[in-house]
Amino acid sequence: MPRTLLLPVKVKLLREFFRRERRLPGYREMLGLFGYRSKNAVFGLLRRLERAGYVARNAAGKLAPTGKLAGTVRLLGFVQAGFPSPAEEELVDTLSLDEFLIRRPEATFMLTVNGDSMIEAGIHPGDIVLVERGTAPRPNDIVVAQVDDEWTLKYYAKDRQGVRLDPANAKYRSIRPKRSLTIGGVVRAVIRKYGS
Amino acid sequence: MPRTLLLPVKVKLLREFFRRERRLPGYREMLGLFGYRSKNAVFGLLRRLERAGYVARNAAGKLAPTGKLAGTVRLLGFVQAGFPSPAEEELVDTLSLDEFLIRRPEATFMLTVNGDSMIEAGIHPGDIVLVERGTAPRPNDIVVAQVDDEWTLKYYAKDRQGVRLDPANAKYRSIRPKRSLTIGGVVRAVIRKYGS
DNA sequence: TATTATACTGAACTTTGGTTCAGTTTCAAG
DNA sequence: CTTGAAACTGAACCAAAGTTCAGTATAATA
Repeated sequence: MPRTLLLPVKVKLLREFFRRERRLPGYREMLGLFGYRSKNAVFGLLRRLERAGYVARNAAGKLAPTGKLAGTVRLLGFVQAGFPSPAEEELVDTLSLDEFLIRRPEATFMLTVNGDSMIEAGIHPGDIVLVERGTAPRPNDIVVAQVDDEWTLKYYAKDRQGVRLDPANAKYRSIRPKRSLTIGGVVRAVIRKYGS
Repeated sequence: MPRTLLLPVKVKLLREFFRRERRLPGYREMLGLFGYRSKNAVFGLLRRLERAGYVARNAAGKLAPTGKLAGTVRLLGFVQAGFPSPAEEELVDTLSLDEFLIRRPEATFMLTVNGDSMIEAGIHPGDIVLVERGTAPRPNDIVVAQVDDEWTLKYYAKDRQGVRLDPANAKYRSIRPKRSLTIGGVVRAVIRKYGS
């Protein structure tokens, strides 16, 4: 085996490239990126990356990065295990937050929360909720609902009398729709961003 | 101007393709995707997409999608404005959660929270925190810290006596490091995922 | 009505992608 | 030391990407 960069190092380089450019480098670019002088070396590397699950072919045989390569965040278990050292960082797989949090991209929206009606559920004003439209809410789901011309976040509940919307804040009361009830969507995730 | 698909419709098709394949379609694929018969039609479309900011060229002239195209979530203001109708959905720009939440991808990790020491700050057990390593914490930042061989989440504070770690839970007390203090990283975002 | 800008078709051409083949270097195992 | 597997170089080749040019169809504007 000729002295060469280890595969994890190459994966790291590819990850950085993909993050910068939002695409895989071409053959010519990989020659420079990995210090190869032959296109067949790139060809062989791609075969190894495919076996390792970093790139995959579609039905037509076209190569594309997988979530394992195109992801942004490193996965880690619980903190107790300690933080990974810089040396082993390249060995940790990555995950895309988009793919982790969103099932139906065409139906998912971001909203900024501006009330405190769900604060006891850990949803604060200024938080961002990912809302999925066109899905029937199930009991205990948090929904975006229009009541009396105002949109709010509430727990969705059902009992003998019908649909009930419950806040997660002792200051507010449960609501029962009189005439109409508009469900904007179901909250699939909450995001709070610190700083900037 | 010949009757043709509107640009937003084409953007939508491209978005769906990029989400599926994690790459832009090639010229041949775009011919089928948009119903063109000439490669030069694709060439012209790419010029228009570039002017509209959906794709961009790097220094070497290579085309790649921008965040506006490669994003996953639709942006929306406050709920009060109402939800967008299906017709106008294509006009709304998208955002990538990865790019929105992560500044330094190479130094950012995901951790699952398994204590309640920050529950009054809206960080519950089972939540996920995005931790950025290698950044000096500033007062009021939430940090992942190792105290007495145990890792926990705490507010980072400084006073006359030195560094202090404050919980956001009346059940626990502030901590002052005796010998050593290890800061694993600064919490940049909190994520809570519902269902599955 | 003529004019002009835009979006296309179709063809030609150069560059790069993608693959195959023959041979070379390096290391580890027998 | 020999053998063999793995990673490479270098060359050849076809398909696809990417660009350019000449010309056509459509719709808004003067």
